[in-house]
Formats: sequence, structure tokens, C-alpha cells
Amino acid sequence: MTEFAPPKKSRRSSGALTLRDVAALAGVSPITASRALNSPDQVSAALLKKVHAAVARTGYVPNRAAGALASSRSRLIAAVTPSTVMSVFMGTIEALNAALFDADYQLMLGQSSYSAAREETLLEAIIGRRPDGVFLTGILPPGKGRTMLVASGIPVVETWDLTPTPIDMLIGFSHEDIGADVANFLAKKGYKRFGLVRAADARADRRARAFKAALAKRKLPQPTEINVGESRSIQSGRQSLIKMLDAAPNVEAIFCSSDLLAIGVLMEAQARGLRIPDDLAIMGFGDVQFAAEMSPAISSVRINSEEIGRIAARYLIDRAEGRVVNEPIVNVGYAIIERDST
Amino acid sequence: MTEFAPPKKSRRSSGALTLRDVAALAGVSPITASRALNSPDQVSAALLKKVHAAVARTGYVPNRAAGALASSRSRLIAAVTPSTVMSVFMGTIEALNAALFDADYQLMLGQSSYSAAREETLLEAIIGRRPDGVFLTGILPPGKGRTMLVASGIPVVETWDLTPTPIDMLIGFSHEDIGADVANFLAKKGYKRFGLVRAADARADRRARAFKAALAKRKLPQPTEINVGESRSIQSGRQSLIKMLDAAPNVEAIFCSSDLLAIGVLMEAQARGLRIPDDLAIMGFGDVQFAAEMSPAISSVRINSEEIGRIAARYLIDRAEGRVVNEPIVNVGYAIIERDST
DNA sequence: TTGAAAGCGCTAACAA
DNA sequence: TTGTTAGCGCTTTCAA
Repeated sequence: MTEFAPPKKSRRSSGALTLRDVAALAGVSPITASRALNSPDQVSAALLKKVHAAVARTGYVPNRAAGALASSRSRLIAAVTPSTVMSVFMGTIEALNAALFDADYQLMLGQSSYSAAREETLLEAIIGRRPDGVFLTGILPPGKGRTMLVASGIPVVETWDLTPTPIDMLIGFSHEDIGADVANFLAKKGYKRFGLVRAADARADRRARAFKAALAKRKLPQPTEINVGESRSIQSGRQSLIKMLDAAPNVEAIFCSSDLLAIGVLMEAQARGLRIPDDLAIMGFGDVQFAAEMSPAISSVRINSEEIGRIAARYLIDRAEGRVVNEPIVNVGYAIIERDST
Repeated sequence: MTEFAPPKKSRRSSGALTLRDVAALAGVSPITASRALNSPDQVSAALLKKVHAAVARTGYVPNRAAGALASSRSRLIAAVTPSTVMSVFMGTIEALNAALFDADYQLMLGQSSYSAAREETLLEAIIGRRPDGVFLTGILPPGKGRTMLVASGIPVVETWDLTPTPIDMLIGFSHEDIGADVANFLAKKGYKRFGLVRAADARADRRARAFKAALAKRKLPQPTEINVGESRSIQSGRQSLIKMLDAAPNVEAIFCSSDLLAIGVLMEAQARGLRIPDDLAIMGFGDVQFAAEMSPAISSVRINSEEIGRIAARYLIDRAEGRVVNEPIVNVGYAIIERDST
């Protein structure tokens, strides 16, 4: 038995290569190997080269769970999104993920659910990973989940909405302003009888309320409202128009809470031979790619969802690295995009 | 100074509550507290109650990074997906995530890119987290990334394709069979002049090749092919039809590599007054929700993308918990859904 | 610039 | 059933 026998792994070891092995191979101490990988400017060129050679030879990949434990920095960001396959939120998540990746952070994904209990479980699972930041789609209402998150001290960004009482940082826009602006926009075009086709979510609710208030202010009649519940499909848009025409045959302009619903309304209108926008005007929300690609192209409210993701990434990274975020509340605004359907 | 002074945290401590604190509060040893939380049946009812009370009182959330390090089990699954916002892959990821959540696993998301270097960086970042499993959208070609993944020993599922040489587990279907089946399906309907509108990806490529081979076998003329590159929008579908009609004015049936392209082709055809399917038949791929909701409804190839996610979750969890997966290669198949466009 | 010692918060292994 | 001890693989702290 020589002194050069391969290191005996203890019974508990996972058997994988460790920094200690690489350091031994390079003839340096583990801490020097660590520095060579994490802060190379603190290590002399000669040792740096030796360590890199050892890493290349062995294919060593540092264990970040160990690093996270020792340094209290996980380089992990958790995002919570609603579970809607084709939702407008995907653009945000992709932009967020791309920016995080460039800064060597990882994204953990959690799907929020409508059950409060599951939501708490999700938040607890997230906090258990000790992420350096949490991205929330929407704002988190008071409750046990919010309390836990606040208590954890983890930096949080809430998004897609505005509130005077955010947990921490906030990147969004005003749904009230949108509702009012759309009402005024349509009223100025001369429409007088309005319809609302909307999903059952809190943000759509606030847009709807502001829409109605703006009409009232103009002494215009209140809109006929069709609530499609949780569903957000083209199909439910079609059915909504059927119901709408039943309840209000002479409706002139419909504001939909998503582009998908707007497309459904458009298709049903076309199937019935209604001319768009002469017989019926349609306004969507979200401005997803194919709203513009329909014919006639659908007018919509554009949200810069990628920008929300990019700013969120920057803020979360800044906070993770101890920097102060000067403008923790950002209103990214929106734009009414007028196309052929209004 | 009494013996009951609050525990002094060392300078290195993150300051957060630890299992040790909870154990002290409950009057038990840390390992008993650990067992109370992880394997409650090994602990007496009396101590269990005490520990739970202490947890509830303090709001303690275990640090899973520490747990992962000690147990070599991260309860983390990494998924690699292409970065296409509205892709058909989202259904798979959502199903995967939902199933993992129910089993108390977390999902880490990585976006694959077209650059091999970035792909390696991504894989290295993933391996660094020591996930208990890796989900890959598609199959990983030979290269450094694949070598690293194999060397890591982490269970892997490749998906959405079939190959005789998977890294480990495989859940997919045959793109060759689809190409041939679609060709035969359309040929049997009497179409004779074909078109192919397709994105530049390997799987679409194999469907296209099989499509052509099947036509050749039937002594039918080869299709006119329009390659849209990376783009997958409705807009590029529309433009493809313009080019197609330019190159082959009397094309009768077009097979598109995605439903989005098919919708574009459909819209452009309608704009030109072509009757569907009399003047032109259209077949999509993916069978996303709105293919069925267009009018005319678009025929497509249905893939059960949720099932892929569910099976992948089950397999990965089985392997993470030391169980053997008996059928590591699964062909989930597909179905040609005939609607109004063919 | 380099290293030794100690410890991050948890669990495996062993013993009582 | 409960506890003691000794790590998991890394980084912080302090000293040379």
C-alpha cells in the first residue's frame, strides 16, 4: 500500500468527486481550489492553472448545495405562476429565466393553485430551499402564506399589478387605469352599447369595475357582462358572444379580459356574418402575438411582459448581492393598440 | 445571566431558526426533531406533539439545502425546455410540475438554447445542483453536454422522440411514423399535390423525410417544401402559403410542422378566397387547443403532452427513491385527428 | 497569496 | 424509541 492510493471515501460519502479530490490532484489546499473557481483573482496564475487542469481532467462540477449551505447564498430564485398553459405570463417567465441564467442564477418554478392550503404548501416548499429571491405573478393577499414569506426575509417581487401595500418590490401597472382608458377610448369612437366578456380573476375584476365607472361618468349605459369563470379558451369566447347577443342583441363594442376570449368572440361574430368593426367592435387584453395576426387584427391592450421579467431579474439579483434597489416600485404602464377590430 | 438566555448565534450563522432551536424548545435532541418531521412513525406520540408545537410556535421551515447535503437527496428535478413561449411543450411541463409537487419534489427550469456552449453551461449549472433527476425536452445528441450528464449518474428522461440510444429513460413517439401516416392519410383522401410548411428543427425534419418517402412509395410527386427557419408564428405560416402558391400554384394539401403555422396558412388561404378543404387541405401538428377552435377546425396530429409529463414525473420519482423502472422506454403514440380542414 | 480550523444545518450510522 | 457522534462538501474566519 503506497501513499498514492486513491482516497478512501467514507461510508457516508455520495461517492462523487469533491473539491478536496480536485485540490489534492492539483497539489493545493481545498480552499485554494475553491478560490480558483470562485474568485480567481485571489490566486496566483501558477496555482490557478493547476486547479483548472485538475478540474478539466476530472470533470469536476462543484456541489452548489454545499456552497449554498456554507455561504448562505443559494443562487436560486423561485417563481410562482398561475397554471395556465398559454398564458400571457410565459413571456415574463422566459425573460426572467434568461436574465437569471446570464447572471448564474437558477429558476425554480412553482404553480400557484386556487386552494389556499396548497398555496401555503408551495410557499413553504419554496422557503425551504432558501432562495435568494421570490418572483410572484400577481400580488399576494394577506394570509398565512404572505406572513411566512415576510418572516423569511427573502427579497420578493410582486408583479402584474399595483398596490399601495406590496410585500417588498413591485413591478406592474394599473388595471383601474386600463379599464377606464379602454372605456374612454371606445366611447370616443362613438360606441354607446357595451359588453364585457371576462374571466373570474381579481385583476379582470378591477378592470371591469373601472370600465363601468368610466362609462357611468360619461352617462353611458352600463355594459352587459358575461363571466366565463376560470376558463380562458377561444371556445368560451365564442359561447360568451352567443350569450351576449341573447342578452343584448344590439351590443356595439365588447371588451374582453384576454386576447383568447377576444378571438373567440371574433370567430363567433364572423360565423354569424357580423362585420367587424362595423356591426361589432372587439378589444382584447394582453396583446399576445396572434391577436395582431388575426384578420381582422384585434385591438388590444399591450403589456410589456418581457420587461416585467427583466426588471424583476435585475432587482432580485441586486438584492441578492446586497445592493439597494432605489426604485422598488415600478409602473411599466401599458398601451392601447388600435387595430382593425375597433 | 441565566441558563435560559437565548442561544447565541455564531458569527457565521444565517441568523435563521434551525432544527437545533426547535429541538431545544421542544426539549428533545435535534435528531428526534428531525425524525418527527421526516419519519413521524419512529417517534412517540408525546414527543411528536411537542416538536410540532415548537414548529408551529416558531414558524420553523427546515433548510432543504442542508438536508440535501446530509442525505444526498435533493428532492429537486431539473427540466430543460426550448424557449418558445407558446409551445406545445408547456402542457408537459405543467403536468410534470404538478405531479412533482404532489410528491414533494421541486422543479428547476432551464431554457435550452441553440448554442452548444450555452447548452453545456446550462447542463453544468443543473448538475451542480445535484438534482435527483433531469427531464429533457427532446433527445440530447452526443457531445460534451451528454457526456457530462451521463458521468453525473443522475437519472434522465428524454422525451418527445424515440431513439435506439437514449441516455437512460425515454418517453416519446415516432416522428417517422407520423410523417408516413400523414402522407398516407392525405393520399387516401385523394390529394395528389402536396406541400410542406415546416420549421427548422430536427424532429420536423424527420417527419418531413418520412412524409416524402411515403409519397415516393406511392409514386406520388414530391412535395413543395417551405422552411420557415426558427420562426413558428402565424405570420410565417401566412407568408409560407404565399411562397408556396408562387412555387406550386396548384398545391392541394399542406402538412405543417406546427398548428401555429397551420393557422397562418389557413388565414392566408381564407384571405385569398380559397375554400378549405376543397381548394386546399391543411394538416397541423401538436393539436393545441385552438386548432380545434378555428373555423374551419384544423386537422392535426395529437400528442398527449400531459401524459408525457406525468409518466416522466413518475419515472423520475421512482428512480430517485431507489425503485427500478421496468419499462424505461415508452412509446406514447399519437393520433391523426380529422377535422374540417382535410 | 496561501492555508488551518471551524462550522453552515441537517441526517446517517451506531449505540444505548 | 431516543440520543451521540460524525460527517455531507463547501466557504468563512483568522492566521501566517
